[in-house]
Amino acid sequence: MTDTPGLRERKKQRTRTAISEAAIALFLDRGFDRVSVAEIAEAAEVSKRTLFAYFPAKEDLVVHRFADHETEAARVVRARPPGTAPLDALRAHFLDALGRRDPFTGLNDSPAVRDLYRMLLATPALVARLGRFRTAAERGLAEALCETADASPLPARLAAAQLVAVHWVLTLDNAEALTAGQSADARHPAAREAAERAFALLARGLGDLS
Amino acid sequence: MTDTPGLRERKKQRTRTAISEAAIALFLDRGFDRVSVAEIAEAAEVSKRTLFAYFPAKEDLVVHRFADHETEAARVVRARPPGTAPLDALRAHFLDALGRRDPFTGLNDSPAVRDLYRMLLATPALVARLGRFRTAAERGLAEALCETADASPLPARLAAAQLVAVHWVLTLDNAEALTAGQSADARHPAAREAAERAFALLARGLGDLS
DNA sequence: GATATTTCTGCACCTGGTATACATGTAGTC
DNA sequence: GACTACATGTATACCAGGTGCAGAAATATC
Repeated sequence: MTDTPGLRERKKQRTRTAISEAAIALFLDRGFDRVSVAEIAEAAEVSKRTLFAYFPAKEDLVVHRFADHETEAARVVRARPPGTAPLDALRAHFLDALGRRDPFTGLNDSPAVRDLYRMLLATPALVARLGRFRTAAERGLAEALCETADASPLPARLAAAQLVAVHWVLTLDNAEALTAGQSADARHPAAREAAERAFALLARGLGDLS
Repeated sequence: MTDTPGLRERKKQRTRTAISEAAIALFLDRGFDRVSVAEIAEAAEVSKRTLFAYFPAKEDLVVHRFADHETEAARVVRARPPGTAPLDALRAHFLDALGRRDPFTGLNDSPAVRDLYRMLLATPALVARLGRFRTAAERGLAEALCETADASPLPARLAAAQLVAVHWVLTLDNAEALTAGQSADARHPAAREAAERAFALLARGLGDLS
């Protein structure tokens, strides 16, 4: 049962995290643009060529941590209890994530996460790279809506785009509040309130805007 | 009344378009990644340094054409007739743009535009760069909603994100149909229908999804 | 322990983008 | 029209991210 991954696989995993951690430490210390990949490779005791074997681009040294979340919305929709609307499942999941201080909600004030967000938001190249995850998340969510809700392709894509966009705004809003110095606990009520209003807006539409 | 822009200014404008056109011609011929900026500079009879004085990055040689549209949604909202809801103004504007075959709707099948879109969608670096315009458009629209509709900041940002996201999906959908070979005229009815449904969804919300 | 297969490395190389220092052309002034 | 002031363009060298390649080192398999 306990299939050991094998020495080779374990070593690969260790090298990977060693590279990533060396990179992030340097980035947090001096800023993304002021650290060269050559330095990172040296710090991780690895050749530059090897670094690029693990991470296809410099930006990925940071944003690979968000890779799991790119399929999260789709998973939540697929795994929702029968009889639950996708929107309700996503709202419940987001509120729960706020409670857990899930970094993906922006509401986590541990220094490591906070500083990482600060760097991320201050570095256009990283924001651009995150945009790709956003696109992938949209596509995945649209598929999930197509399959499990009885949505036809276009409405599914539209709904997915709206949902992901809103999630992004909420996360950014929290991250900005925390990078401005607020604590996660202090921010939590406002974050909940904002999320509730956002999902209500999604459910009822923009018809009230005048 | 006819204030001549001056020789200097005219020359600048000519160099600028010469560079951009040389670039796009080469890109369309061989693909974005297979053309180096050195080649473009040579083709435009300009030094590489000068090229970068006009366009800060290679991608901008293409996407600078979309720069105007980055403020379009905000302008539409600000210029709407009194008593009109922002959503209605934006819907009317989009439908009108479809009728005009505005390239920004994706519904323009002139070879130049079609090939440009094809290249754009096939080149991740360009899509990423367009993402910045999307972000800027969101921010601008949110401001406009804040000022002219009586929306508070967060709802305005949420609504703007949703609106821009939907616009993007509709445009992509049209562009994909056209790059697949359909003519703009043939696509037009479906494009209108899609837009109507999309704006209806925005207005009434996702509450129906189950 | 021998061998096949990954993985890692060093090196040369390409390309996007910038710094510097200098040449050229344009605009206004006398 | 010559003179100055300034904006613009050029050549060159340079840096950093990223790739191709050939071979060395480590791991897995027998």
